[in-house]
Amino acid sequence: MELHQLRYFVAVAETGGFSKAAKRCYVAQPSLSQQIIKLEHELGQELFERLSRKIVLTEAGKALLPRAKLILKEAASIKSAISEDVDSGSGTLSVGMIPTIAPYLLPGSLDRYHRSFPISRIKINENLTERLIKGIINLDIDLGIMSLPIDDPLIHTKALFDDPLVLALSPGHPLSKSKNIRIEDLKIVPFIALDEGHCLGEQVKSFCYEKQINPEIICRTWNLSTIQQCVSFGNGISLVPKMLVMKDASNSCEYREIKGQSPLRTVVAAWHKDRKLSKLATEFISIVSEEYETLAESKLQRNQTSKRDLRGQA
Amino acid sequence: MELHQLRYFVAVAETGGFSKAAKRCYVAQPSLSQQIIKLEHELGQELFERLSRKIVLTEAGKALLPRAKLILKEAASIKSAISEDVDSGSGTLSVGMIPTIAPYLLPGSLDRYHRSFPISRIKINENLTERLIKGIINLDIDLGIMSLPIDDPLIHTKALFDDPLVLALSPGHPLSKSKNIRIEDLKIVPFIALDEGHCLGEQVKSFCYEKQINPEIICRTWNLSTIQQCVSFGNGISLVPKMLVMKDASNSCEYREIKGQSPLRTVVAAWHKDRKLSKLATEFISIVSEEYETLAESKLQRNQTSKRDLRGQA
DNA sequence: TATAATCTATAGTTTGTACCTATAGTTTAG
DNA sequence: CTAAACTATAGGTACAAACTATAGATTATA
Repeated sequence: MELHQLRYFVAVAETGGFSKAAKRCYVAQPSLSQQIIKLEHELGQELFERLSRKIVLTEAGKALLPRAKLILKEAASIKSAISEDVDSGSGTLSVGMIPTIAPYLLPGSLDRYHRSFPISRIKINENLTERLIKGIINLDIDLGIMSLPIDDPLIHTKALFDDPLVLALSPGHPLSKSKNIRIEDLKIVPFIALDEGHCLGEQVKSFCYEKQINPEIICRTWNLSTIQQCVSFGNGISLVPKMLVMKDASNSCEYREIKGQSPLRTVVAAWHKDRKLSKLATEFISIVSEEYETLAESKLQRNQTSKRDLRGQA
Repeated sequence: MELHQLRYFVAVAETGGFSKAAKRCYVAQPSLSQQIIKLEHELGQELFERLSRKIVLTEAGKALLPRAKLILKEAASIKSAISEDVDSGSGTLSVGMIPTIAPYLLPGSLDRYHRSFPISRIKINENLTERLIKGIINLDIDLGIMSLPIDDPLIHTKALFDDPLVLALSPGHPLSKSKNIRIEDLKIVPFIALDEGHCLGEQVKSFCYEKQINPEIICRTWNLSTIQQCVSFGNGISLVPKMLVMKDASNSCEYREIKGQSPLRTVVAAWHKDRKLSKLATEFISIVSEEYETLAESKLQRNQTSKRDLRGQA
């Protein structure tokens, strides 16, 4: 059975004649007749009673008509339906994100995403870079949000933004009094570091190595929020991503940029080199970038507000 | 778009490869590849991401898959579904019946019919022979139940049974005393006749003409039950079909067969000569015949019962 | 009543396209 | 580094759906 046979059948049923149906289908009448006969043979049923001048559906024909129409309608609507599905983004997106980004960008990004694509489903996989790369390669993850360096030849990346690393200190820390903090100042103070399983820990380590700093590491943790708390209690200083600062409304730490050669981590989108990014994936990339921008701006506003507050109190 | 393209698409999606899909579909791999490409062109969308060793559905492919499966399922079930529909008789049967048969056979026949084909719909058209024939010719009526003669060359008929015409008299009528009533006895008594618009009226008239009887017609009506009432009040006698007698439980009239050359009307099924009777139509014909038989038997039993009753009273 | 018009079915031919084989070009596995 | 596995391309074949022409039958019209 083929669709054109069903098309011919419906045309005959609706026009009440083989010749008229043939005209409607833009084929010669004998062609159409043969296809109908073929269909009848396949179904083992006569579909029409051929009376003189008039064609009447048999019982089998009557039974076929609505089904044939249904199938043809389904088939006809497929193209537009697919386009709609693709445009409306009703698909599923599988995203991987490293733990030193997710807490700061994921909540806002998910919110934006669901507003833009309410029909879509999104699957989040928060994991270390190494695991994300494996996931991308074996096709479990469509899109990774992580930070450079990524040197796997199977992975394509696109830089989204540079996130500076800033110094975190407790409000009463000696260094907080100096106007300009330089790299050399880090040499002497106790340091709280992220575990090197995290790429961020690795990045900080290599940054220090480059600058020939060898800080005394008094604490090594798996969690940035743990670092933040340790710092706030005056146990030491650390380098944390600026996106953490943006999200931190507590003021329990002071954050200072390092003059001159501020360390950066480059946040990228990563995907399998052979795969084309889906529309959803592309949109999610934009959303993450926007979310970072928004965070930066809102932090700026908060700072200005708190300065006004201080003036008011003075 | 054609069904085999959808079949190939589903096969690739389910097997995860063109080669495997080709094996499953019993075609060579290049053939299948080409059909997929053709489908992709028609839909204006890539359906698969061709990665090395692995085939992944694109968004468009994901959107197509359930729809394609639906269509294929529908198509695959068509043949059996039609057979089931035809066998179960879910169609519609349009029946025409003349007014001198319908009151006696229709109720019971409808009851049997609905028990046999509960899904089916039946349309009844009670009308004079002339109108029924027109209906059959212009295909409004599938099957007519009427009585001979029918001489239209477009109509085929099949005799179902012969229904005798019996004499109806009031219980106290003089003729009711004679053991054997002969045709000649009708010459002298007042007669109540059906209008000649009814074929039955026509048949009685021509019967009388044949036998060279010219009864005095004191009443001409359109309705057999009117005749029956007139007779029961002693206004005259009439010839009525035996099926009326079978249905009449009132005993308000006496019915007597005429010795010798009892008039008959032949009840037939009638249909368009070029049409094949549907299963439903064939079944309905059987049902009408059965109904007539059943009526005859039940009348017989009623008679025996009433004789017993009479004996009991005596 | 004869003729023209209309319809479907059949016969024979042409064309299109789905199919095949062979093979190139990749990628993965051993 | 070779062998195996996979998909895409090229070129040829074959089947099937299309066409034209016409027969056969019915209906409408002169």
